[in-house]
This record gives sequence, structure tokens and C-alpha cells, in this order.
Amino acid sequence: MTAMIRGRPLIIDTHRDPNVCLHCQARPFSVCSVIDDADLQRLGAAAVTMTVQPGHSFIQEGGQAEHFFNVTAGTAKLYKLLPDGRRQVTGFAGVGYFLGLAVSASYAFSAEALEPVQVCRFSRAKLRELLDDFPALEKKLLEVASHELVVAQEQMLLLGRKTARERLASFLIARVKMLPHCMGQQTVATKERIDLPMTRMDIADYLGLTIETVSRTLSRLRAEKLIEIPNNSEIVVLKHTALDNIATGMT
Amino acid sequence: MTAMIRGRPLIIDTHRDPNVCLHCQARPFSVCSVIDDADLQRLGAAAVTMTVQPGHSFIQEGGQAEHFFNVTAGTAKLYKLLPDGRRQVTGFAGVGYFLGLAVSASYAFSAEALEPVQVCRFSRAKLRELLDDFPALEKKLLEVASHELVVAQEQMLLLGRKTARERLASFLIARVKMLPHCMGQQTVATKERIDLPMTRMDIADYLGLTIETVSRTLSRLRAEKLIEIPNNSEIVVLKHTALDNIATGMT
DNA sequence: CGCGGTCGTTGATCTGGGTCAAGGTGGCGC
DNA sequence: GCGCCACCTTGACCCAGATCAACGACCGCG
Repeated sequence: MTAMIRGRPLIIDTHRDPNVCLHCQARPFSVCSVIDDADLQRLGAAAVTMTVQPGHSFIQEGGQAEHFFNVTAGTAKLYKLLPDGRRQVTGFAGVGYFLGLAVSASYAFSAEALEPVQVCRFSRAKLRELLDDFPALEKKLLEVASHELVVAQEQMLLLGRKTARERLASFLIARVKMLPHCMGQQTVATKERIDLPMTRMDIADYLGLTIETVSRTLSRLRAEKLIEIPNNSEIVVLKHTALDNIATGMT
Repeated sequence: MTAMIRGRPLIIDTHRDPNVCLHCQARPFSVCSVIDDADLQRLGAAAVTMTVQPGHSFIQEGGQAEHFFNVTAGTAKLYKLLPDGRRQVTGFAGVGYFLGLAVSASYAFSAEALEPVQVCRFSRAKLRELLDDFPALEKKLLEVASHELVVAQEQMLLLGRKTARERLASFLIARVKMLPHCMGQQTVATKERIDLPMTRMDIADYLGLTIETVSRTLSRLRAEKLIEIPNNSEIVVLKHTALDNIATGMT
């Protein structure tokens, strides 16, 4: 059982149920989905679960890359810094996200919890063992990495060539697409509610903008009745297709 | 032997030496390096070699992703387009570069030859077979993909947060780093000659700038005696460390 | 309930890099 | 050799988004 001690950055869970993985709600969304139920105990034995409090980091850019992580709850931001403090958020890691793929000796980015984050931590050596024993896991990781690459290229297009308006629209549409798919018909006017665990500053650093531009642009989209902003951590997409057209540069 | 027919975009080599891979000069730089000499014939049999003339594409964004490619000679640019023609070059693929990692049904980017490019082409099915038979190859691909991800994150930092001057400096330093390492001592004043197979337009599209800004910024670096520009396809780095400081935002 | 602090919004102004425009340059074919 | 054409450079001006500044909204705490 995980001890939930407030005020400490990391809480490492020492008394583990050998069947944690079997009941893990993150499994269907993560690389662990390729491991059979029968083998899950091996996986569980190799991992340590950790809780990271908001604002605290569990990966530091440039630090020794000794571990791999799998997010099982919450959201973290991944970012790189320049010496003078300029920040680029390279992504947000939600449930199921696999972190630490960088094979070099040190991490290429930092990871900081936005909400209380729970992760499974694997040592480099343990992961290697698992990969040798479960080729399906290695295949899955290659698949995940390939997908990440596609996403990264899309983000390069955004950062290099899109306007502020297009960047915000792209961000909102991407967030809508990662909502648990509702089964009902998708109409043009369907209300889609997005949860934003990150601040405006994080969004700005993700989109290569300033906080003021993010704020102004969202205000304008609201004035145009494309979105609603019920509160700072929620946005409702009112006109999905219109926003999608803006996102893809068709407006 | 490869027929070198000018004026056609793609030349597919049909009469192949079963030992092409054994003598391939690109092997040490490519994923093929993990395959034993004894198994190289299998690899060679699975591949078709192709020559692509400058200006011609061998991968189209959105097209059916049926093949994987390994560059064995020349350089290609990889890019994504917006509907109105805005372009983002996501990378340059030189000798040894493995292309097509995207596991989805269609390619996420286009690839166009800058110089005559030679590639080995594998069908999706053949590659899958090879991956199943040579786990080392799969490991290597995961390693390559992970490295690509690190590079992509670095490029996001560049596109999102660096100034034009820092972008050009980063580009030049990255090019210097991929030169065949000369064994001599690296001094601050060491002349390092970079070959640029791409146009200023390609560089601009890679760095998220316009052609004019690239030109102006290079002129300024030349005026400051940090670089020399003997001709349009070559740049000599005169002050590596000064340029490196600019690249990393320390100036 | 008031206070301080963080986060977000909005307005005024500034500027790095984009846009528009006008040459320069060099390689290639005839 | 000469002219064409693609590529590059340089200058003048402009604008999207950054910067600077002020204020508002919300929340936890004493």
C-alpha cells in the first residue's frame, strides 16, 4: 500500500502487492498491455511504484539516466531549458506514457508532475532483462517510439510554421482527440470538454509562445464562439470542424 | 549493376549482386551493422536498391507506407507541408539513415533527394520477417528511434525558443559534429569545413525562418569572422567554441 | 472576512524577423 | 562567350507576437 505523505516530492512504495499490474487501470493504455496475465508478476516484481507531488520533478535533464518510467496516474510536463531560463515543453505525459526512451547515459529532458503523478519505475538493467525475455515488449516500444516521432514531427511543423492562432487550435484539437472516445455520433456542434492540468505558462512553453499571446488568442477564440472557457482548467470546444480547419492551416 | 539513367526520378536496380551488403560502404553507419557477415545475404535478398535523382521524391506525406528505406549514398530532405504551401523540413537524411519508422498506414512526411540518393528499399512484410529473425536488428531500430526522439526534442527547443542567430549557430555546430571525426587536436581556431547539399530555402524551412533571414544571419556571422563562406554549398567554421556558445544560448 | 500570492487577462508599445523589392552571382547549355 | 535561370544577398518597410505594465479573479490561510 502506497504511503501518501504530503510535502515530500517523491514517495516510494515499498510494500507491494505482487499483482499490482494485474489490476492496474493504466495497463490498457500502456506498453504493459502486450504482457500476458501469466507474466504480469514478473513485470510487477521488476517495477517500483512512486508518487510524485505537483511541482516536483522525477527526471532531470542532464541527470544520470538510470531509470525508465511508466505513468499510471496523473500528468507530467516534459521540458528542456536554455541556460537563461527559456523553456520548451516538449510534451505532456499522461496515463500510459512510457518515459526515458533516450538510450544515452543522461536524460535529454526534465519531467515534472502537474498533478499528483503515479509512475512505475524500472531500472535500466531490469528493463533490458524484460526486453530480452518479452520480444513483444520490445516491438511495442519500437511502435511507441515511432509514434512519438510522428508526433514530434507534427510539433516541429507547428513550432516552425504555424501562427499563434493555428497553434492554439492544434493544441485544443489534439486534446479533444485524446479524450476517451464517446460512442455517440460526432456532430459539428458537439460539445467537447477538455481538461487542462497545465497552466497557461506551460501551454505557452509547449507552443513556443508567451503567456500573454496564449491568453489573448484563447479570448479571441471565445469571442468568436469557437470555444467556451468555464474556468482556467477547462475548455469546451464548440465548433470542432472550424477549429480543426484553423489547426491545419486551412483558414 | 545499377543502371544510371538520367532524367528519370527513380531507377530500380534489378540485377543485384547477392553480396551487395557485404561491401556496402554505408554499413558501418547504418542499422545493418548489427547483422553478421554470414547473415548479410538474407538482408541483401530482402532489399532492392534504388537511385533517386535530385529534386525527386521517394516518400510522399500521406501516401501508403509500404516500404522502409536505408540511405546508402547522398542526402535527402524530410519535410511536412501545410495546405497553403508552408513547409517544415524535419530533418536531413544522410548515409546510414533509416527511414519510414512510422508504423501507421501512411507516411507522416515526404522525402526528396538533394543530391543523387541511393537507398535500399524493404517492404513492410520483409522488414517484419527480418525483425523476427534478427532481434538485434529490432534492438538497433529502437536505439535509432530513441536517438531520433532526442534530436527531435532538441529541434523543438530550437524552433520554439531560439533566436535566428542561435538557430543558425546550432545548425552549423550540428553539421560540424557529424563530420567524420578528424583525429587531430581540436583547438578553438580549428578550421572546420561543412558541406551543405541543401539550398538556403531548405535551411530556412528546417530552422523555421525565411531565406532572407538565413542569408542575413550568415552574412553577419561572416562579418564577425566566426565563419567563412567560400561558396554557397560550403561553410567554414572559424570559431567553434564561440559559435557553440551562441548555439546553446550562452550569448 | 481580509490579506497575500499565484495565475490569468487586457492594453500600450516595441522589435525580431517577415515581406516586398531590387540587384548580384555563378553554373550550364548553346 | 554569352545569355538564361535559379539561387543568393541586401535594403526598406511592416507586422505578429513579444515585452512592459496594470489590474482582476480565485484560493488558501490566519
